[in-house]
Amino acid sequence: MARVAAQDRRQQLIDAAIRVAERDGIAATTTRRIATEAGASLATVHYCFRSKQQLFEEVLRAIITELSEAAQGDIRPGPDARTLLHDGLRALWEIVEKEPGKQQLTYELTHYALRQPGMESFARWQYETSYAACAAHLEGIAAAAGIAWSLPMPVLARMLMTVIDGVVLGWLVDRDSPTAVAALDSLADLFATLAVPPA
Amino acid sequence: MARVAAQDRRQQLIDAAIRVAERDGIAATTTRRIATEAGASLATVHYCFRSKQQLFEEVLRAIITELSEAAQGDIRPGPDARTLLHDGLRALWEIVEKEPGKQQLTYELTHYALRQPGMESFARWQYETSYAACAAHLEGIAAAAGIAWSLPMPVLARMLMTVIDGVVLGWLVDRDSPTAVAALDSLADLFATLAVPPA
DNA sequence: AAGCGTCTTGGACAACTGACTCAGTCAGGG
DNA sequence: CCCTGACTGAGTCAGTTGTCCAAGACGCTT
Repeated sequence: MARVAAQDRRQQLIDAAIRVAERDGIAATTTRRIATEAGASLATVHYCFRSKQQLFEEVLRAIITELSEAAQGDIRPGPDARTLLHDGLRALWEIVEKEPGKQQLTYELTHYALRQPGMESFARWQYETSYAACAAHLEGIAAAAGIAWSLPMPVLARMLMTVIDGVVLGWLVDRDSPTAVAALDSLADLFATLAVPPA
Repeated sequence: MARVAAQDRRQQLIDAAIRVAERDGIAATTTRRIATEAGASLATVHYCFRSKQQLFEEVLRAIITELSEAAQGDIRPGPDARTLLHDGLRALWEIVEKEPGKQQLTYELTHYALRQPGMESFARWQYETSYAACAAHLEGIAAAAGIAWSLPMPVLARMLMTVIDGVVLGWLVDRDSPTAVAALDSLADLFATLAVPPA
């Protein structure tokens, strides 16, 4: 094992943990597997992190940060809110279909965090971050299309997140892309009816 | 321990397993805890079930069956599709808020089944059952309100399930009932616009 | 009442995996 | 050349699972 700064080794272990969790699920993400995946010894894991809990917290942080960055789709000026909504969701959908393991992992992490005493805040943070991203996206659309939304932003953001979560979850189970995309498109259509002329 | 027919004892163990899983999560649902919860000995578990896997399969079957039965809300004749949709979702929401543990468990079970080799079919079955229940409900509404739906039923059913899943999942994380209900109501409103006069 | 299946149990076993510890080794910068 | 930080082998200890057993308890039939 090459000698590496502890900070770098930590990052390697976090990356390895994410790979294992994506592939095998969080339940199967043990310190041993993480160590093997990273090509390090088990003891190294405990040298770099005080506990598995701490490692997992870093993993969660990394994934949530990565996700919220990936969701920062640029909004190209478009004809109307409906088109912008469709484009945004389609772009998101491409990412989802490309990395099903990562999506599955985010849900698993949510439930894991909800169950783990002292980690509930991570689940909440995950969703707050997501809602914020949805809100930003919707405000970007309003600005680009010159419209206003006919519902309060917190409710709107939750509705959008709801739609995304629901469609992704359903698709993860049966992988029925045509129906999932059809549902997504129709929901986007419905959503677009909430766009109104600015006050 | 009172003497009980093996068949009844099996049911008791399944019920106990569900209680433990609701309370502590599936990951923490061990054979020993199940036995304790049921007030039976560990040996009884293995007397009644060939393996933990078999017990879990029965648990899944029981929960999915129970859920689909709970979803069979009766549709009272109402003025319009919008009202019927709202009533149905509100009724569902009452159940959700009353038994958050059960909801959390269903999601965990989905992901558990998706990860467990040879149990993916349970996850698919779970969602097929749910979609069927959604479709039945929507058709009931159409009949009761004398309307038709402007989208194919498979897509519609998935959209409804999407909305339910998404709202419940979001609520499980932050328990923000007002916003969740607001989102649910608005989504029901949107959904209602898909009701059209019959052909 | 005796007999005989059907349940029930405590206790044990081996095999495994989990997180975590620690004394000690090694490499490279000063 | 030595010291600090990186690394590790070899453990500890606890938990879970599947399996088995010998023994006992219960209730139904004859």
